[in-house]
Amino acid sequence: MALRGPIMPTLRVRLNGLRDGGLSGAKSTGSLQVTGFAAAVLVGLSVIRPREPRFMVVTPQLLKTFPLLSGLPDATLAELAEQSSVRKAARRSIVLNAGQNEDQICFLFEGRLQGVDFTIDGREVGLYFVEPGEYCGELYLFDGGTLPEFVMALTPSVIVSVPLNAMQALLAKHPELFATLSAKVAGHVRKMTFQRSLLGLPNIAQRVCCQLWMLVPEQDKEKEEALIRNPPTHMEIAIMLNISRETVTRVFQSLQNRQVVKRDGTTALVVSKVAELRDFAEGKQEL
Amino acid sequence: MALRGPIMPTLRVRLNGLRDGGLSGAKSTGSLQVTGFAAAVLVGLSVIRPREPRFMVVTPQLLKTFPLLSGLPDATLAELAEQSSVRKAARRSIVLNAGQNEDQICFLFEGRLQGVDFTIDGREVGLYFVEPGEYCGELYLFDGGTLPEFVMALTPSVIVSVPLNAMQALLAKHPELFATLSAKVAGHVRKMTFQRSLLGLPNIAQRVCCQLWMLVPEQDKEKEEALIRNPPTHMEIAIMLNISRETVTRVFQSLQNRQVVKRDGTTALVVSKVAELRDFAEGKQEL
DNA sequence: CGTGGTGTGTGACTGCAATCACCCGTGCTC
DNA sequence: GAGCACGGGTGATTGCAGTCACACACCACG
Repeated sequence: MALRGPIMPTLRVRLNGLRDGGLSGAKSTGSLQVTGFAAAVLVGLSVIRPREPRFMVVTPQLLKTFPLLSGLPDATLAELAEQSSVRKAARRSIVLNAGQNEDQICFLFEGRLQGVDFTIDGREVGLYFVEPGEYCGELYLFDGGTLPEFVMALTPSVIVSVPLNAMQALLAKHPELFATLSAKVAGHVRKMTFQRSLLGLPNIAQRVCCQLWMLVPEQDKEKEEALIRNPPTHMEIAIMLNISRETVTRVFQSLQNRQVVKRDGTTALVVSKVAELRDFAEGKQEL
Repeated sequence: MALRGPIMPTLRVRLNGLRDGGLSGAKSTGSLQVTGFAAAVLVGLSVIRPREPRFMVVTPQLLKTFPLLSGLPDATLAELAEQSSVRKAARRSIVLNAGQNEDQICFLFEGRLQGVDFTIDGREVGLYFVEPGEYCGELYLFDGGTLPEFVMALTPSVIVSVPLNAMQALLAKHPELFATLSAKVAGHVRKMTFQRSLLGLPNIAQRVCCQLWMLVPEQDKEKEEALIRNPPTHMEIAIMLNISRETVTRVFQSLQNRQVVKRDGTTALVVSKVAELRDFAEGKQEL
């Protein structure tokens, strides 16, 4: 793609920050709060030095928490675990680089990642979110090409990196995994197609509601109330939807006034009226 | 995807037509003009009744014109050819339906196809173009799911349909094809990512130029002048870029005034100054 | 030949979201 | 505890592209 813009040599800080005047540098450390389920399984990790995440060891139990790997025999998992590593990614840190031959597949254990691209003129574009249990960086396995986008940690995240060659060896031994991987890519195509169709919506509020709706965990969609953990910031939603941060804020204000959503601390968002959010998303109700 | 809008029961006519007042119905027949290279190879087809395209027979030579299949042994091709069919698709006709289990993979021999989706409120969204030699509808092979989008013929097109089960049998016999197929899907993901990044461009003229640039045949990109055969209409470009048809027209006017492009009859567009178009696309020059 | 459909060209108007500029609160870090 | 970066909140302004309403050229076709 001759047209692809210059690859950002360093992490571009969200434009919001720039505009408001601060020349910010992403902090490279940061305490990581792991909650609930995640905390329970993390016990399976041998944390040698709590403040030095790189020293954490991958256990087979940890790998087993990922749907893609959960069906594998223990011996295989143990082998895979030996070659893998866990790392904590600070907020805003780049997890995978575009254009380079990244040598790993990243399984997200806790937190949230975002695939981002940049336009020719340097604007950030949001492509997709990665939720805990999912993985990214697998495109290489399909055509040996480079990742077309960056993957960035939106919140402090725990990531299990499996080297590509280990993954290829695994695939050779367990070709049945190919089916799952293929399905994942197919799913990705569907997701992107849907995301693209969102951008066609002329009603901006509806666009935001759709995106929000997609962030509601599957098992909560039928419930009255839902919890979105580690929600993206307004800016991060904005770049997904091709709108400005301020516009996202105004839509959220409107939703909060109607008590459809409310904030729960900094790390969670409560959707108090799930059904109403869905109606907004589907255009059955105007915001 | 609970959010996906109601699947259009009938072909939605481009909004442009609706807006301007005409309640148009797509003509179901229409003479098909096949030019140059295409005409030469078409001789390989046994056309039984010229005006009844369904009676055309697929020959192995025809299949061989598609890169995906060109490496296969003649016997295999002959077998595949027997199960396949050629059809002519009229302008605007739906080639593949979203949401259904389409039972075929479509190889485009001549013409141009477009993947389109619809927003919840019924607006058309353009996803990608299919050029001669390419194919579409292969997503089913990866996860057995349905196509997320419609595929529509933009110009009268010649399409070779290979049944999915024939394709699956072929893959079983020639697993090396999987690599090519995988690469194709990976390429599709890259293409969609790039297309998405286009939408992030704040400068609309640049967006149009980028799209135009992508329509320039690969082998012409270094030349001074290039020919785009069967170019999409302004409306079809508009839905790819999330802008209005009128805006596309205005950009084209501007390009024509600068003699960067000119129209060549109804079925071709000449890019007289390829380099200048590229500069506009890359933002090196303002339109 | 007229007719209808389609694609394109163009001016006038307008509305909506981007932009700008600023504020505040919070939580991290030193 | 001070300082500061960041995320979020908000009003005023503006400009740009969407929309609407036509006009026209072209082609297929009876």
